[in-house]
Amino acid sequence: MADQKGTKRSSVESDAQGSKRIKTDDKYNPYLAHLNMDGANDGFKSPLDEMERHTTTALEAAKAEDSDVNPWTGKPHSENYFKILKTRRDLPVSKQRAEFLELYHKTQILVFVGETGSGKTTQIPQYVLYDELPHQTGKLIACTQPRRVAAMSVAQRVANELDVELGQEVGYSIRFENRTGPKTLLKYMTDGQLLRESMHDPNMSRYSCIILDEAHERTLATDILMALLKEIAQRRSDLKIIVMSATLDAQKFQSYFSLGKEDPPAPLLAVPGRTHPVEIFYTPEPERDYVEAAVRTVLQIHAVEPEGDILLFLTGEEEIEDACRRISLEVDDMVRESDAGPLAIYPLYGTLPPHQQQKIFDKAPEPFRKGGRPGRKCIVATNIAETSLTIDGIVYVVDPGFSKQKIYNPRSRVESLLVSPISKASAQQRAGRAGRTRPGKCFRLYTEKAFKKELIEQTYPEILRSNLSNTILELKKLGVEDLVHFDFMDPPAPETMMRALEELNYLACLDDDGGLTKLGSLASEFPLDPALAVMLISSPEFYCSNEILSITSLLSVPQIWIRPNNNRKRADEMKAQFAHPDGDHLTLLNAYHAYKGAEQSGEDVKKWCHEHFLSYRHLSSADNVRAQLKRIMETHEIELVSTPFNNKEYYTNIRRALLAGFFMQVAMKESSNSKIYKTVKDDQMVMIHPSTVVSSPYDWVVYNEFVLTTKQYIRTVTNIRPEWLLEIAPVYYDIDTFEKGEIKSALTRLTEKVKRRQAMKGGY
DNA sequence: GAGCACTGC
Repeated sequence: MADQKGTKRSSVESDAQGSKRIKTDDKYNPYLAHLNMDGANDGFKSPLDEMERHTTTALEAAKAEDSDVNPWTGKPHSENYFKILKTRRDLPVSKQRAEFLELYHKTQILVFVGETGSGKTTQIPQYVLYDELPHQTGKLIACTQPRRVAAMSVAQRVANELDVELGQEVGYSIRFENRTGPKTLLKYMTDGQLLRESMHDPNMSRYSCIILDEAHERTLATDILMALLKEIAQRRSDLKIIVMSATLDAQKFQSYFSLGKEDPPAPLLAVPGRTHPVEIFYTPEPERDYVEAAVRTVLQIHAVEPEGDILLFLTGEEEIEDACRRISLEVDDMVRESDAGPLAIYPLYGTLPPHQQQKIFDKAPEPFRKGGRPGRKCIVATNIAETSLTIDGIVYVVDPGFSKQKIYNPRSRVESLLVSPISKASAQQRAGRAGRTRPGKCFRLYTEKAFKKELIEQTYPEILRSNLSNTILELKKLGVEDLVHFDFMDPPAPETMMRALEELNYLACLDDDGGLTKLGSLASEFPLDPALAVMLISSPEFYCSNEILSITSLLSVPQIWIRPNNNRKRADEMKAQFAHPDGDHLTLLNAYHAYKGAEQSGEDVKKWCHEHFLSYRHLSSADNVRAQLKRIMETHEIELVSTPFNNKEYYTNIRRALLAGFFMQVAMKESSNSKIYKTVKDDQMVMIHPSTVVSSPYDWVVYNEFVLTTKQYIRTVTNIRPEWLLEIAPVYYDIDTFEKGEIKSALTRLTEKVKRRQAMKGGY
């Protein structure tokens, strides 16, 4: 029996002395090689066999690529392969392959800058593949992406380019889906996924090269990964790191990845993009009403500019729907009065169901009559069109200069969305959307002076705008002891860190010295916010872990309730069917149980959801989350139990269990005849969100989130009894820690009452 | 009596 491709099925590892030894993996036992053959070309000599790791030249690699037989599989290359190869060689990045390899051989950490259209995301990992020769070492190449769709689609593309089956030599790994296998050499994945993996493999020992793509987006996960990789690089000289980014921030990345303070910055390689020029226009004066100005601009473009589609950026659903209505009305007039061409208008935002999002890819409408004025489409979008979705054919971009951004106030511990001016980098990204297919124009609805003087260079990285309790827990799990000196590219505000540490301490995930507790370690295993994880872990003590598991899943997905503007009353009636008088958490659970019931009785669940004004998409995604969380619970032997449904404690137990995680999110009614509540300890005045089902006026409620809009609301609330607080979270509800006020007096009265009752019962 | 920028585990 032929040992397939010689050493290909074994792995070479460098040991401490640097000498090489051959290790045979059980899976690739040569005696079982026939099981792995799948039509491979026996006796085939791969051009890779003659190549030595970390010495590959562009010429050698190209030669291997040109071979009739696929060097990675031993199968003949398809016709299509050579067709794609030709287009790959035309990409801007291809001209710099030699330069890239030389630099790659010389350095451990490399910053790579490439504009859109340079081909970096698909090509660089393949250049690395031909140099790392992962089949020799058994170590993979990883390339991270901020978004799942990108990880999936790029992996598919690269699998095609390498003429292999997706999931074999090239695969991807995202939450809920791992399409990689024992043969996988190159793996695309989300940044969050790599971060999760690293929690069980702090040296990232499975990889020989890690490529962080789209690093300029500065997602929370990418920022943490950069800091971790910087540390790991010092322990593991065999690990190579490539940080890929758009141009603007290159220097910042270079100096961050310089190894010591005295060391030179990490080397940089820049590749031009392939886009068309975009002409920028500013308004001479600032605009007072940017929606109005945007609508006018779109109409103006439609009236006078040559053929080409329009993309307008606005901040949110309401604004977008409003603008679409206004444009549509005005265009009708234009068509009637001045013989304008047809204009198809599409709204685009994240919460739009996928089939409606798809519509933006429809062709622009045909002229009304042959030879008439051309038709075009106009897409009115949120930031989703800035990075996540690319629409070809856009020639005109209208940019009012605003977007909704998450901000975090550590003092009040509230995350909220605020309409804010965008950064210069965002403005450039938006303008670039006009030049994907041919030269375009971008109309900025602000002055050139405002662009130069008022816009910040970069949007603040997410790490500076978020609650970090989750992140801090992850870092503790990763063994980072000293968070103060942890080398963040942009260190978060000390107060944000303090708040996170404090919250984790109250949740008993960290002890008083900041050390990770057993509970904290367990909580970090769950892809959940710490409060949710602690609630879930504690739930067996309340005999309702099945139910809390469902509620946790439902709280981890977007709202399942659908309330169309033209059918609110009917939607509210349907929701009332699921309403539980004790609160919204229980109502969610009722809806979920009804959904599972419908599913089990063999109904058409999509139809059932539609009739009940429930989101099928979000309910089934809650089901997915539930399955994942359940697996984690089983792994760690957290019991799945329920109180019998006919037991009168069924709902009480659930309400009590909520407090095990959310005892810090409790509010008390200010006075008996009021709608105003006050949050415990923070003393913030809040109102219960009008979407609630609770009708009877409770004195004490637990809430899932704090929403800051026109007023301060608490959303998803459930009635609780204050005695439970003293019992379930005695440390937090130690009366001495409360400021003088109504809540303190209420708790004091309560404590005395409880003591009296215990004295009577206990008899001392 | 109101809303949900966008991602990710």
